[in-house]
Parts: sequence; C-alpha cells; structure tokens
Amino acid sequence: MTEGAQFRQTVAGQRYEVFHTDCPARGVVDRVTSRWGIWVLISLRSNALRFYELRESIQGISEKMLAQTLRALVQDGLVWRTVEPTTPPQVTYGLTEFGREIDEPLAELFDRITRRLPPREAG
Amino acid sequence: MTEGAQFRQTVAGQRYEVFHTDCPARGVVDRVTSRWGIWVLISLRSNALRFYELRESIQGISEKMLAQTLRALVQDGLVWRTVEPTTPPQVTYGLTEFGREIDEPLAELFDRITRRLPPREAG
DNA sequence: CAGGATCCTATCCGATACTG
DNA sequence: CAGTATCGGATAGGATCCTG
Repeated sequence: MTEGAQFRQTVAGQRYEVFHTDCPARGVVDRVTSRWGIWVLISLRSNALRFYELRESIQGISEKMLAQTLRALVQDGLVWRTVEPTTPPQVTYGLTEFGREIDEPLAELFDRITRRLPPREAG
Repeated sequence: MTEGAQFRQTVAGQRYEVFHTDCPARGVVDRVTSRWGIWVLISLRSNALRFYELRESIQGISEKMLAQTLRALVQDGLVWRTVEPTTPPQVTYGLTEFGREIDEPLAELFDRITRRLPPREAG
C-alpha cells in the first residue's frame, strides 16, 4: 500500500482525486459496499426498522455483523439510531438524508442487476 | 445460513425476491461491490484499458486481486476481454453493455459520496 | 429485545517467485 | 506484458454465551 500521486478520473462528468489510497471516499464506499452494508441500506429504504426486523429481513446475516454494520453506517452518517428506553428496549434504525441520497443509486444498481439475471423460469 | 421463504422488498417501485440467501443477484452484487470490483468498473467507465493500465489506475491493488477481480467480472458478463496475440501480448478489458448499465449507478453512488465528504479544505 | 464479549475458522489479500 | 502458483499473515465473519 505505497502512497503516491493518483491520476484523476472523470466520473459522471466531474473530476475527482479518486482511487488514491487515502481518498476519504474510499472508506465510506468500502463500508457502503461492504458485504452487508448494501443490504441494510436497501432494507431501510422504505421505512425505519427495528434491530430484529433487520435481522429477519436480511437472510444470513449474524447479529454480530448486523450490529457492526449498523454501527459503521451510523458513524458514517448514513443511518440514524433511536433508543426507546422501555422494557424491553426498542432500538430503531432509519436512513438519514445522506443515507437516502446514497440509497438511490444503490437500489438502482440492484434493480439493474436483478433485471438482467436469469429469468428464473429456467429453474 | 438456514434457507427459507424471503420477504419481498419494494425497491425502486418494483417487487423482487430479494435478500434470499440463494437469490442469484446476491452473487453478482457481491462481486460488483467487492473490495476492488467497483474500482475496476469505474476505471473502465471512460474507455477500455490494458492490464497494467488498470493496475496503475487503481492504487493499492495487487496483480493477484486485479486478475481475480477481472476474471469474476468477465464471468459475470460485465467486462469483456480481448487478447492481441502479439509479442508481448496485449490484453484489453472493457465494459460490456451490461457493464455500462451497472456502471451508471455505481458512478452515481461514488459521486454522491464524494460530494458529501469533507470539503478537503479542512486539511 | 438489543446488543457486547469471546472464540475460532474461512477467506481475503499481499508478497514473492515463476511462466508463456 | 500478462498473468499463474504458492505461502502466510490479516481480517471478516459465524457461533455461542452473556448482559441490561
């Protein structure tokens, strides 16, 4: 991971200092596109969800990874978290404005991939 | 990883059988959003590139991971590969139509994240 | 219910060396 | 140039147990 100057890439008609190892976007992108990040974000698209609702929505995720992923997304400002100090406690997660902004291309990405995939009738 | 019925999520106004562990989209999404997949795809956005050009474009990627990532993307039909049987050999990679389709939301995602990030003047 | 802590394994991934 | 093969360390991530 040697650092160094980085070429500028034109993305969507704009210039950025991209792909540089310490490009600040890299971290966020990595977390958004992490194994579970994308599914959490898409899950929260329509409405806020409780922890267990998220766990049940996203097949195959462990509690550990869900908690970990949520923590990262909250820290990045993509997801908010509210705690209802009841018994039992209720913790709800939802998308921030930034989160919704990010969610759009994410959902679009997912849609385009899904639309292209085996029509399922082959199975 | 117990299988089972999976809820249907509304994404971008459409219904899909999503998040199911063996949802075919999951694999492609995972590879597209893999650590290096997204950068390879964005790198190829403007034009096709040779292997070494890709390696130099994407800071921090190793030859192994580049080759591995490219192989996966070619297999998924997102990237094409042509070999010029010259000496030395020239191998070029570019986006297929599917690849370009996927690339749009990917670039948009990246743009939105970048736009939100530290204005850099703080540094 | 919502998680933190611990343990342990699978895989990711970089470094290096080698091939056509 | 464009890879493949192998090794080994780092990390991701699952399983389980425990707490407020």
